[in-house]
Amino acid sequence: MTAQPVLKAIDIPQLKTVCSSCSLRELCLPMGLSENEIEQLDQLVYTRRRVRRGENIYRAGDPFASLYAIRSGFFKSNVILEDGRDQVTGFHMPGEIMGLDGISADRHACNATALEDSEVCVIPFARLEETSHQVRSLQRQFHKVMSREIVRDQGVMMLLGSMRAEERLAAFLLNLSQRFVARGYSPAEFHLRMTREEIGSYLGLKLETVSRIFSKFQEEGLVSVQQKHIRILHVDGLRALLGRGQ
Amino acid sequence: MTAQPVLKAIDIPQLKTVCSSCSLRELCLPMGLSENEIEQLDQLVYTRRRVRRGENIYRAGDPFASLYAIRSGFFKSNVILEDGRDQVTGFHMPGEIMGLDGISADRHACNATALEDSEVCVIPFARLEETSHQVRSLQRQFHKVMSREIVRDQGVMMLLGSMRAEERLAAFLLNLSQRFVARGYSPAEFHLRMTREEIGSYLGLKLETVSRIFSKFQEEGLVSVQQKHIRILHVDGLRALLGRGQ
DNA sequence: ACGTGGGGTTGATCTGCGTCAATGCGGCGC
DNA sequence: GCGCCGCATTGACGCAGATCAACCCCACGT
Repeated sequence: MTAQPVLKAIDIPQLKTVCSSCSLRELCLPMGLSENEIEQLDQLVYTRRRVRRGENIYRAGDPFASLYAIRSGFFKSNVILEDGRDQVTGFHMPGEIMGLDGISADRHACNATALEDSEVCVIPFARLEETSHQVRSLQRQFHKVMSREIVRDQGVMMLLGSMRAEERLAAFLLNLSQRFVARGYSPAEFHLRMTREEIGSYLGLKLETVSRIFSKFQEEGLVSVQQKHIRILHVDGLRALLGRGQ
Repeated sequence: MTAQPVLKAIDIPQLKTVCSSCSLRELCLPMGLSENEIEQLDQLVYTRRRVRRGENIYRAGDPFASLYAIRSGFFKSNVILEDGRDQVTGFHMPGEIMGLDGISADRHACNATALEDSEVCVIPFARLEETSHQVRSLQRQFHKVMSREIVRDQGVMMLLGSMRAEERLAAFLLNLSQRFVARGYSPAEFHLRMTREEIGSYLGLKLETVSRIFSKFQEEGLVSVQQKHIRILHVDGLRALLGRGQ
């Protein structure tokens, strides 16, 4: 098992954040809030943390106190199983909220590991509940964020429960592409921040299978793959792979 | 595709409900609330609906208006895929809340189908948000309910992503057993409300595989299976099957 | 420039589960 | 009481993806 450095709060510079001037406000918690209301959010989301590649924002079992909105960078959620394997349960990009799993038992249920140097906004949960008690639209938005997480997870369950390997990888690429687009990046060309093994863990496949299918997609002219650099050449071809669920 | 009768609101008798006298209040939304606070819940959860086996409380695409707490009976969440297959995403028993997936897009994302004649309490969501805006502990409890759903889904993702067929079925039986215990039923002996095909769909297996593994478990003396009647004979044996995830 | 190591690719083989097919069983309607 | 139908069981066979193993490539440190 590789060393898993713990985040040292002391080492991390505390930076001033403001949602009202954040370029991600249309994706993140402020979505749909008025200027006024966003300013109330600014009152509670007042710190930002840098996290370096390989570090965890929180780990399974840690007491739960805050949610984290990704400001820049890329994360995986994962659990270390008894046998030492690292089971990946999700990938997260800027504008997404991590830590929702911790609310139920006041402890985090998984780790949140940075896949590249990143920055997160710290959202103290008690204060979020307090503020959303006052700001109705924030309450509503927060509920939507949680519900979206539930829907997303159920989508993954369906993927794992009913798709074959090729379909899973196609769905994965299309999903990443969509999320990049929503953030103003190219839908067709991006860098994978995770290894083949992490993709495989997330998709319920072995790394060799992931690699083989990338090669197959490449042969078929659907994508161009060079290590972690991906270019989607034929979106509709990938989409066509879904639909017909064996 | 089998006929899927739609719930006719008119046909369903509207019964008076009260959380304060409900035997499930320690599992359901009222958990952790004071007598006073539960009485406020009573104000909003005022109707109950009977649903007969095979009927849906809601279907994917239906506009979202209410959550549903199961008062008695048994449900599955499911999605009908384009090719007509019925993909099961969850099983639900008394005290559990259904419909959380609908919040994110104001439309339900799946069907909720009764696997036996059942009763649910209707929780109008707008009023729940309103009341939880006033009753702090209700807000907190509701957030916990949503978070628990997220954690549960991630558990299923891990099951689907990393376990072999036997492990999945063992985990499934142990999970059912636990949930029955929490409701005061026997941990060891219960009736499955769902078919082998529905179990298989949920666990990402084919019905024949489910059946074979039931037989294998029986040969090994772990459980006794007679059609839908299950008796767990050797809990630790089932538990031992987990742990060592290939 | 060179060596090292972690990730990635590719091939050969194995196997768990899916697929197809036949048979059994039990509950329900007539 | 009888026959039907949906569900469950069991067997034979095939294949997708896992496993094992060799090799490659590139980034990085010295």
